[in-house]
Amino acid sequence: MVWRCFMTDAYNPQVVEPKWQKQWAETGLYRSVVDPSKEKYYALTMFPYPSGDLHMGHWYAMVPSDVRARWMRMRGRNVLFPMGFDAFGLPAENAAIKHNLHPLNWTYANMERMRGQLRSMGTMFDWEREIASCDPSYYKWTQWFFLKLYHAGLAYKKESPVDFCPNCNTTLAREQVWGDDRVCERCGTPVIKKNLNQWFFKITAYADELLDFSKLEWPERVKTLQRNWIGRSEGAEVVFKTEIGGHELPVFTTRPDTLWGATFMVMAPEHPLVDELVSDEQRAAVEAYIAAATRQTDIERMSTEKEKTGVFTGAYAINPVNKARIPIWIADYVLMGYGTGAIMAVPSGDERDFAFAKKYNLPITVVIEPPDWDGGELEAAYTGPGRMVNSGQFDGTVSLAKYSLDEWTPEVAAEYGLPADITAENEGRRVVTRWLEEQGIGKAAVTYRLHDWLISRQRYWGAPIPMITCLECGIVPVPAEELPVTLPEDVEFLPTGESPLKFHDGFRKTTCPKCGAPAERETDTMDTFMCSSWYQYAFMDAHWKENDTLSLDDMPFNPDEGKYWLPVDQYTGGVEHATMHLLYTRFFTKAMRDMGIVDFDEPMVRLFNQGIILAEDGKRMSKSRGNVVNPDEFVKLYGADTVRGYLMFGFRWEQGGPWSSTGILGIQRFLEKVWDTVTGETADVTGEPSKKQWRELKRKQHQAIERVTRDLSDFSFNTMVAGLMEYNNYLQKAKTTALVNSPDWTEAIETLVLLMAPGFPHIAEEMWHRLGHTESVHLQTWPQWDAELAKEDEITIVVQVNGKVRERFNAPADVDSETAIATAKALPGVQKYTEGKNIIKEIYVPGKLVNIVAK
RNA sequence: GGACCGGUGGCGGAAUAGGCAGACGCAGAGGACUUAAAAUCCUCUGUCCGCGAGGACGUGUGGGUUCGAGUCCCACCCGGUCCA
Repeated sequence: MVWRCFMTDAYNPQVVEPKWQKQWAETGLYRSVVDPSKEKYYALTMFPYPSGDLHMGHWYAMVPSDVRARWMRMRGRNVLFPMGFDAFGLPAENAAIKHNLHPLNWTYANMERMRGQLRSMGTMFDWEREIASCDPSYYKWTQWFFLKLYHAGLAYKKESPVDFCPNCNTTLAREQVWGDDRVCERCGTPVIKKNLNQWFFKITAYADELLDFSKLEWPERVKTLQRNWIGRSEGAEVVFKTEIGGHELPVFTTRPDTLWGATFMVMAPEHPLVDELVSDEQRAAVEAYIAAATRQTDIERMSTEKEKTGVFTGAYAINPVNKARIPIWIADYVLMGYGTGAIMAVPSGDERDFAFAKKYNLPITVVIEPPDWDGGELEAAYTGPGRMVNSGQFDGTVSLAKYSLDEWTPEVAAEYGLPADITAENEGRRVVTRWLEEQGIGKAAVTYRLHDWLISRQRYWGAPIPMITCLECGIVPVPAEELPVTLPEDVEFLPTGESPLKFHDGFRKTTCPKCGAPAERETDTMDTFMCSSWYQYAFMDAHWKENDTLSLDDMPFNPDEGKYWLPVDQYTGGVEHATMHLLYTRFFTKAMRDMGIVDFDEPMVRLFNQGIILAEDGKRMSKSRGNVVNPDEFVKLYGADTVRGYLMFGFRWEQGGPWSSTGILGIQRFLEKVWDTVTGETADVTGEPSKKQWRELKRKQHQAIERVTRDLSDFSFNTMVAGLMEYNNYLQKAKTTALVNSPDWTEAIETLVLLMAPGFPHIAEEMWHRLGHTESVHLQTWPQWDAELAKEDEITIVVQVNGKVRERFNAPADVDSETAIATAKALPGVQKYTEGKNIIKEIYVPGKLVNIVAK
């Protein structure tokens, strides 16, 4: 290894890579400038949190995105591929507390370090457009968006029980609470419920539109995740009244057809009417029950394993459809934060209600006839479709229950022995809903699982919420002209994690913008997902109105750039953001559209999710496991192109997989061989290549172009590299023949370099120049393939007898069916198996195989 | 419990639209070069039987459709993700 360094013509990435990175930066090769004569392409990869070091996961996410961006550029598109930092957030503050460092210094030092690492990857980021969300010139716009949403009626403050992480000392959005045990997304601590006065964004106003994915080319998986998250359910709202006092108890049900089976009601323990409704005899029991229930978490209360408990209030309600007098119970499995905090219980049609009714001996009335029902008592709740019974004038009506009309195929109908011709006109749920509306006791209603987005965070390192509370005027927005509301730097961090803003008089104390009286600033900051909801717009111009005074009528990004580049054509990132960032940024764009800021509906047209790169042991990389693979180390050893190559070659991009420190050696060898093909000595061969050799050279060259192009357009980076390897393996052999004397040899070699350019930008650039070119390889046009030249002249046809391969023969590519079959049948290996048998079928698959079926 | 995704050699992974399973690599074995080693190059490398030609088996398991199934259908097992 050592002696090779003295040879000037050896492949030496440690020299080549920094050289070109410097040159590219100096010549502004990757500056993206608006050019109306060219078709634009906005490629974006999720910007990183500046945690300190660029890890392998960042490389894995960014390299293939860069390869695609480079490829699009060679195909003639004007490409924008920017980079920045999602720079607000908790780790900075935690580091500050731990090491007595200011989050600002910690963050900026990390960004400096990561900027260098990002450059070492050889990506084509346009650094002139770099943004950092913690910079006042950025977050003044984040605050401006808050004001815009507030003035549009999409931001409101409300006191409600919210999820709170006691470790991070802050509230969390519903989306940031993970898993069965409801833990904090960041630190894994179980969250608790707290009643707090908090800011929300009305994302639910766009719930229905967010369910419309028709303008998106996104993975099915992400769309399904968002669909489930939004959780639209159709049904009816029905108003029950209490027997005494006539209090209205609205309930939501997806099964209005089962109303006649509602034999009791259940209210959440926190329901405001409980105190009034409860009878004197039951009061003691109810109060004891409520006290016990409030000590439990939501997850304990909702758990399906846990036995349902409840207590009778002593009060009754009237079922509006049949005037039945039904008892009102309190049970902890009904949550106040969900729907109306009260439900109608139909034990015959709901498993939980059934268990509850059995336990407390409440009546069970069958209202949907199960298949083969003998009219007796049910063993379990029946939740399937069937005919309505015990339901007055609706008896005999078919309810599809969980099935939609689309799902109700004749096969499904037959399975239940029910008619197939069920329509919106005669289906139980719909018929009953219409009747409820006519009677004025209910109406069609839709509910969503999606909650409004809680954005208040009780932490320092975030964009301050630009709001002021005045004793006289109440909540008053900071005027846009006064933005940004700057984070004070002279703060002291408390070991408790409590926000120092709360104790910073200079920040907190202000005057009311309306009346001038002394007032207080909001000391909460915004969820960092707020910063990332609009960052794709910030890249239009990183210095947009940097020093200007803002007004509410401003454009939040440079409109000349935006008109050209927006929206994002190709977005890439991890699927873990499906129900957070990706939902929020869609909401932002729709709100921006309705404010007249943009004229499109979706922020990112296409999305691709890469997988996760695991440690060598197949487990997730983590510091505590000590299995972290550091990309810098491998860049130092083999160069960035080799690391890029292995990340492309070793895995299916959407799947990811375990890193291999020996696997990467294959890429190192490959690059050395390519280097030899292109820059090495050619063999001393005389004479002209044969026609056949020449034809093969052309064929391999055009097949390589076709394959690499197809794989790049399919995001199939691993097979793209395999294709390059195959082409290079062929060229290595061809290099020992007279082909090197042909003028077409140079073209074949240059094609290899051009095909290498997106994936291996440094080595390709160096080889391109060594071939005598002076312009960058990255400014060249992507090669085209000629289908005629790529075509095989002769093909191998496989011959099967009864589906087993017995022979094979070569034939011209355009051989006709009769000839192929006749040739096949004459082969000795075929005759051996067909002799004395009747040939009952002969199949020829053009260009592939012949199958003789003999008995 | 439901929904979705996945299960292919010792390993990572290939396999348009149902047509030669294992491309391309890693690791391993043997050989060439070398005083020697490394590097490089060449050959072999799914399993089993056979000296061999060759044959049988083989894509999580069991069925099915088909001339033909890794690919389509049904049931099940395992792993992952999301929702309860």
